[in-house]
Amino acid sequence: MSGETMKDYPLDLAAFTPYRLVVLARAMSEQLGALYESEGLTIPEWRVLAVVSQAPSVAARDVVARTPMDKMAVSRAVATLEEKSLIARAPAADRRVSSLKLAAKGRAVFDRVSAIALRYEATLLQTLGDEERRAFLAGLRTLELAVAARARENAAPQA
Amino acid sequence: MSGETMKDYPLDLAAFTPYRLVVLARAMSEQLGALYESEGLTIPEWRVLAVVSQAPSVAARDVVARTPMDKMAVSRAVATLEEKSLIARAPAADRRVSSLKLAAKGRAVFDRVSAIALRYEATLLQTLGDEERRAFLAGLRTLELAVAARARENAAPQA
DNA sequence: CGAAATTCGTAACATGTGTTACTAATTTGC
DNA sequence: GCAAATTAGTAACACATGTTACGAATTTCG
Repeated sequence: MSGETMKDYPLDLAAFTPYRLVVLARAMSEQLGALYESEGLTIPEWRVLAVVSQAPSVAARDVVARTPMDKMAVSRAVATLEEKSLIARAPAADRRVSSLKLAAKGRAVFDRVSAIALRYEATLLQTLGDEERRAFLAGLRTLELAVAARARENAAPQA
Repeated sequence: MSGETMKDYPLDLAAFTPYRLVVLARAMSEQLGALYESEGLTIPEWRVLAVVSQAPSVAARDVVARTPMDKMAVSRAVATLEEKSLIARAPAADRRVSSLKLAAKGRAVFDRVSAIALRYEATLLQTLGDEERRAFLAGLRTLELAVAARARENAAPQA
């Protein structure tokens, strides 16, 4: 509401923040995707590995909860990861679910890929100065919360 | 490189910046998409309108250049926009291309939608303080440049 | 000038992604 | 404790998206 950076004109796509974020995020995904490919991983597979790596045993539904993927995407990624012997499925107490564990091979692949991914992130963030980086990440957090709040609002009405 | 915000651990998806950006951008797109829908527009159509609205006449190839869409996506969006009489195609000097113009109806729709879109952007950005917003946008710009530079590097080698 | 190379847009195909519906298992509540 | 409702996962389908190949037009250069 300061009216200074808040122009209200015809709309220039290149200056439209949501659009800029989509373009930036897509470009990063592509660059990272190229890196995963060298390890034979797709992006959904990589995401599943990341979640599974964080606990001794997780269910597919946990992956759905912690990831912007739907049931089906997770189901497919889990299936291919099992074929590649990167993860293993074991029966769980609740027999509707399988408990997913990282196989030794999966651990190795994940360690390599996550090293690459973290290096990529670090390289980009280093182009921001220390203070600039702090401010950017703080703003990012604020936006995440604002968007999430709005999503809840829209979902709530008919509950 | 300050070693303080730059942890180098197992990798927590929720703290991985490229991942956060993808999730945020996707959420924004969905929320905006819901708004476009009320005007009967898809996201690609909206993007084409935005570019076409910025000059008296543009070619489809200009839309490709200014947008993260490939030829085919643009071609399809232009076709449906023409069906809906939101834009008009006219023969151009170079007869391989059509010159695209906003129809009166298209102008009206675009004005309504862009007002909504700008209001959405403003609402989100207002959750950042003035200074925080400035810093965030500056960081965003820096990252855009860093990613673009890296993309050029990767493309260059075999040129 | 005229043949070869390039560019624009689209069509035809392949691939991927989301949606709906179903099965099996479990939990809830009478 | 058993019928009804809920949950996990998958299969089958529909739809969107990317890829490759082409036809028409234009530009380049011998």
